[in-house]
Amino acid sequence: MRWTSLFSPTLRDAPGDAEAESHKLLVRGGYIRQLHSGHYILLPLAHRVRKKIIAIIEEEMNNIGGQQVQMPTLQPASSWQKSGRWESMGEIMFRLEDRHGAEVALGVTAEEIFAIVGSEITSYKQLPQMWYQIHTKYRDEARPKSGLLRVREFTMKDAYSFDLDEEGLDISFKLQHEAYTRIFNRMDLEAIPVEASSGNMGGSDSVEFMVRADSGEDETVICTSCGYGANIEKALSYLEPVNDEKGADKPEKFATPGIRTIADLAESGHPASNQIKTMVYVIDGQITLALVRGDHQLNEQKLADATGAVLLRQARSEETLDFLGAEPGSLGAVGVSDCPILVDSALKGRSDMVTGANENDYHFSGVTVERDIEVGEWVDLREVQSGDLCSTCKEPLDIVPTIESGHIFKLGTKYAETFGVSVLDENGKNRTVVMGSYGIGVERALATIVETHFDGKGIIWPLAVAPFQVLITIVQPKNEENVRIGEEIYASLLNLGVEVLLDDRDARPGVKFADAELIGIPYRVTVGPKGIADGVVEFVPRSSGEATLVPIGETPAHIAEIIKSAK
RNA sequence: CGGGUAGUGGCGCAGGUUGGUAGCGCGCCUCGUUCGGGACGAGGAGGUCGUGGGUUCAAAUCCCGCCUACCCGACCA
Repeated sequence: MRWTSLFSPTLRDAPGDAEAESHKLLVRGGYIRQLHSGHYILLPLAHRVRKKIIAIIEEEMNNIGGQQVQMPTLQPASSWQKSGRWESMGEIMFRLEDRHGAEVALGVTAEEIFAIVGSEITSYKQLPQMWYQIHTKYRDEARPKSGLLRVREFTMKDAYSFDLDEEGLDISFKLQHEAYTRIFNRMDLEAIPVEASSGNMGGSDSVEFMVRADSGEDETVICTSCGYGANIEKALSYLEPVNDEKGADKPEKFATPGIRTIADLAESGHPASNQIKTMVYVIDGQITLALVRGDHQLNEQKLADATGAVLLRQARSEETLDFLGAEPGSLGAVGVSDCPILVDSALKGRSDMVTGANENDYHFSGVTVERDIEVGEWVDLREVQSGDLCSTCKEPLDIVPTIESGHIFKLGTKYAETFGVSVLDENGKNRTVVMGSYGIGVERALATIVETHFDGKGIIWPLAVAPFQVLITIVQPKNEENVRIGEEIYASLLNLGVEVLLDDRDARPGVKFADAELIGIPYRVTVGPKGIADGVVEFVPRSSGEATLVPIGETPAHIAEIIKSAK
């Protein structure tokens, strides 16, 4: 490819509203342009990177027995209604009507559709099956942001496994896990596999592949000592045991005029760790109390997971007043029996605690949790705080921002049951198939690579995904000899199968060097009069910026060798 | 969805309070001089000032509505 025929409009300044590095650099480098919020045009350079990423994913999927298919993007409401996700997907789903008034949706994910086809599997002899597609997904995100990192239309590799039983699923899951590790390695992304919440996907287990980046939106808890890692929506930490006084025989009401916060109550002599924080939620229409220790934070995803909630929100102040008879700041669960009460495990065995009395300006002291509160269920609701100790090795935990680059789920039989995916086993018995689903966002991976591979001058692509492997810069485009040598090396490299871009523009060297560094091609060959006088060209890896001199005649073979050995 | 900011040529911005010829840098085109780290000179092209309405002799500027985008939060597979 010659730069003079490449459309790559580079910019000196990033758009004023871009924040994320990948967003700035991809726009500046002429890789992407925004059409509207959450929808991006991929220009030729980005399209080449996207194809490289897809090729890597396809190879690794095929290696573990994946069969590529293609599902429709426009899907009937009926399939989503059957699984209940027509409702639970909420506003994330783009919905429309066809000319007959039939409701359809743009594909958000495809468990339902794959399960529908999966129902044609009839015998255990056909199992296991692993199917995948690389296709466009549509999600009406509340807030698209950060360039390609969070968009409303993107390419996803989604794979689905079908197995006879849990053991089979474990194997499929492990194969995918290993394939993901290889995929991210090949893209030079340090993806940490962590325990994750399954959200509304359902199923037993899920693992997210997280890449550390400042622009990451997910908080991941990691232990640098023992390697523990979990999404904060799932993470656990060690909790120092507490020895409480036995306290009073029954809760004692006392006046706390004007005191509405944990902190205020703590000032008046009741440490936050001896308080019970009562939070009121409306979960699928049901008022529910969630209790955590006063100095702990509740994680809403944990609450959602514990309750299987589809719609979860904090109760409005008037709902709380109506139901408990007091306003936030004076709430408690003592004596409450007409709603579910979920209690964080950290409150187990605690006594002599303080909590709201459901009467404005009054609290109870001497509360023994198990005696005085009708605990519906003990669950983990507490959010890990920075500095908490690892429950495995007791070393301090870190909480780091990460980008979710992949997510794999053990779905179990949730979709298989609904859609009747079952086979006859060797005894002629009907068995529901066990499914898994596995996703990677392609453009997010692209942006994530940029987030982790850049310097002050621009992008530094890993060789495996770079739009071109080599860039030849002709320093003096008006010098015949300079052009001739550049062209010769270009032609030879093409012959050797190297992906090479020839900067044949009639521009000053400074401009060409700056653009070369901005777009981030891994290797540059600088062909200019200085070197030619000595019979050499300069070979410059983008990552180090350090030039080595290579005799002109040996250049193509030299480069081809470096690229071959770098693979 | 709540809070905030902003829409002026391809990109970055000024102008707006005090209404009166729409400006600057970069980029783009032509010519010349340059040519190993974003050159210089001369001459050019390119703008319904997001949009609809209102006030006014006159609106980029003042008033009202709407749209769009971004940032923070909520939310999110």
